[in-house]
Amino acid sequence: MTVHAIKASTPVRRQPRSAVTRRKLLDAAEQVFGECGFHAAAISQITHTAGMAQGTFYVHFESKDELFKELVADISRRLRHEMTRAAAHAPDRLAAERTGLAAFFDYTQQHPGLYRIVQEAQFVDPPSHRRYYERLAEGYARALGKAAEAGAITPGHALTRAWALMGVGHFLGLTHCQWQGTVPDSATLDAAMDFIAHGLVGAPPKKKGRK
Amino acid sequence: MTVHAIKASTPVRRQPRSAVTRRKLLDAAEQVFGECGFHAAAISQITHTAGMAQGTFYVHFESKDELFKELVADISRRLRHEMTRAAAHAPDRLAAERTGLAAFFDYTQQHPGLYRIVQEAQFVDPPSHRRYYERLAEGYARALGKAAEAGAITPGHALTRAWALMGVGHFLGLTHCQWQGTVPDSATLDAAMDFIAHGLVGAPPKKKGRK
Amino acid sequence: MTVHAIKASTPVRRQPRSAVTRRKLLDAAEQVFGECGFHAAAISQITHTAGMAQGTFYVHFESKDELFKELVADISRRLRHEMTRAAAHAPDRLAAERTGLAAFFDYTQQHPGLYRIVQEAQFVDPPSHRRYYERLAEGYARALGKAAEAGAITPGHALTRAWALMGVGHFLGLTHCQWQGTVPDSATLDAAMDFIAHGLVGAPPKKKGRK
Amino acid sequence: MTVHAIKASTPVRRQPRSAVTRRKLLDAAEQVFGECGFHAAAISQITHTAGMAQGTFYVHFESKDELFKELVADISRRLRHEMTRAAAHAPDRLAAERTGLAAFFDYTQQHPGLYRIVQEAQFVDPPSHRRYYERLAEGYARALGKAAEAGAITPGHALTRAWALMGVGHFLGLTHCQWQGTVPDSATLDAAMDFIAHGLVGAPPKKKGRK
DNA sequence: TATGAATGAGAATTCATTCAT
DNA sequence: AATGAATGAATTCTCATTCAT
Repeated sequence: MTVHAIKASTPVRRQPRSAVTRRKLLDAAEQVFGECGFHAAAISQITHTAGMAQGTFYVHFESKDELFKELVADISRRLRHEMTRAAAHAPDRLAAERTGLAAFFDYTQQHPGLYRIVQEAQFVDPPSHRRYYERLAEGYARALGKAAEAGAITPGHALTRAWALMGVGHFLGLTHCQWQGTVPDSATLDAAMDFIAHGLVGAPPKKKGRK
Repeated sequence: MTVHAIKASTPVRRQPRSAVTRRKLLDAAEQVFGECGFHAAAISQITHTAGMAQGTFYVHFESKDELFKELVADISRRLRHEMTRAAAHAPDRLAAERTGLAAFFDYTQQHPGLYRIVQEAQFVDPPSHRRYYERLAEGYARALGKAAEAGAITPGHALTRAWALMGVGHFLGLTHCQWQGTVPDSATLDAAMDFIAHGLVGAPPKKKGRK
Repeated sequence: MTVHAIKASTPVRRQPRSAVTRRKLLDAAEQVFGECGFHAAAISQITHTAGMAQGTFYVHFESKDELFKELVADISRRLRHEMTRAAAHAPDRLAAERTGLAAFFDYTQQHPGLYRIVQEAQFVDPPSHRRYYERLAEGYARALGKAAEAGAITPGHALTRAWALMGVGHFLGLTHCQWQGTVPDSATLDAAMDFIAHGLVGAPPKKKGRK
Repeated sequence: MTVHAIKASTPVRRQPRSAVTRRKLLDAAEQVFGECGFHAAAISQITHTAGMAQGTFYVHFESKDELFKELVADISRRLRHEMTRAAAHAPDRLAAERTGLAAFFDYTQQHPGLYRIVQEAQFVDPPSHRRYYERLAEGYARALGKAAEAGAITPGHALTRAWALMGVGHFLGLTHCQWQGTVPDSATLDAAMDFIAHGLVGAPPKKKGRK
């Protein structure tokens, strides 16, 4: 066997050095922004957490703002992946909704920092914030559309429903995960699901042709 | 015939001068915080807008944070008043919901700054933010409880429903009023009300005894 | 005598406090810029020299650049005043030239920092530099024009001559005051004046009508 | 028939590779320093312009200052060569002066960056700046001395005259080439030459024995 | 109460230079 | 020789807050 073979079989540093450092910074930022918030977090704190000199930061990111922006995109990707995975094997739409909601709460509960970062994006970089939610909403709307077609749920304006669903999840997450630090108990989850399924009234209007 | 006598006999300015200045600062803060956000807003900008010297600020408020806190409380009071007034004469709960929602959208639309301030409170002074929403939720829950008792809506966990409702309103406000700068059109409002009334499925489960 | 009388006779602080601080900063800047040059000079050094805190600087000047700009204008005013005063009582134009030149050398010699500042303005704020020299040139040209009219000197393009004269002074100042640290000796001054008076050739062209 | 043999028989690249890279850096520096000035120019900008990595710079130059110093020497050499060449075939001293002046203006006009670099040397590396001008002055003084001996011009302190001449050229170059971006027109050149030839007065003093 | 000058503790950012590969 | 990531010192500028008048 030759030297080449050895090299080939040794996957040392498939990642370029630069990418490693970048990742370290992103992770440190996640932690520090999550704990202190964007404004209170200092670059020096982030680089310190990442275990490198301050100047190194600017080798990899243009500015504090750019870092934040990339971080939000990163988190967005991860959360959607998580929720999709969780809802993948649900038997029907409603069950999927419940699982997805639970997954969202788990995530929020386990990564309060990330949640905070996304919320703060509203003020630090509104486009990031918007993009984050619009992506999420698109996914929801798609799933709702399919479910309606399949007759699993009543027909209705998919996008509005998507936003409404996200609103329900958002505030439940806020009050429970953020304020009380606990995942909503199953009674609350039941109540929420009941609201999602049947609304305040339940019975659909008498006449068939609903808008 | 002293100076005091003259002053005493002149009931002009029932407000102490102090209160006037304070109000001016609160108004200026509303404007500046609303436009620039908490961190970007400088005290000097606020006092300038209020037409006074920087130092005067600290005669009336302890700190930038305290000002912000008071401002949130102020806004909270005003918004609840507005929504209560709007929903006062609705014939039934659902109509009230619709009117309240519309009032919220109008308000959000007309005072984007105030909306922003409330959102930012999440990071600047979480207790203010929480208090703001909890007050709102209490009002909702109370109304929902009464409506359920009266048989106007199905029974259900009032507080969870309240948060869910607020969530629906919140995200619709965000996407329409904040992002698009317009009040949701009536089709959207219909769709939202439909969701609120009947959920995704509509028909309540067969068995009577729902939790 | 009343309190008013006392006040009137006590000219305490005719200058507003602000103006005093500003002046201190200008003086400190003159010294520090002169010694270290614009780039090497730190604001902290200037405020330290002026005996105040760093932040105070920004109460009075918008930026390091603005300070520099104002300083150049200040120096410009002072130098012109000095040269005018020096040349005021000269019997004729040539004598005035000699006196003015000598005054310029003295000034340069005594304020090497100021000279340096003006030169550096070329790079820090070109408009300031240009303004400085154009003002000087205008004064020269005016005087030359008058002298020509009076027949004290031959007629000629006043502005070009003005620049030429300034060039002579400039380089003599550079080589002697800046490089050798001494005012040009009288032999050199004689030689320079001879050049200024008669040029390299001396005899004017035969034909009367020179341009 | 080895690789070495091929290389040996190929006299391409008489320049060591090192010299080529060095030249590239010098050229890039000329451009970048000329455009941005010494302080605003970053090494990274220079290496980028030269098409190489930042680290490579320090293989060839000790520091930013050293590079600048070498650049000034380089420019000095080139300018003197240019002026000498231009003045070489002039019939007499005055004509040579005029041609030299015109050549200087052309050069300044065509290489405003180089002119700027030389001027800035005053602050970045005074010795370079001094050397640059002293070399120029020596050349001038030598020519003037010869001309005086030959009776082409009146006798006079050659070095002082040299500086005076350079001063005239310098300011005319500044006002026209730098500020207006044009070579002085021929009327201005005539006026300048008139001043150089006859000064302000023209008639030499009565008594023969001038210094 | 009102003023506005003064303060000084940061913060982000830049960049010449070093160094392991 | 060439590379480009890493370094960290240094600097300008901001701004909430204090204080003498």
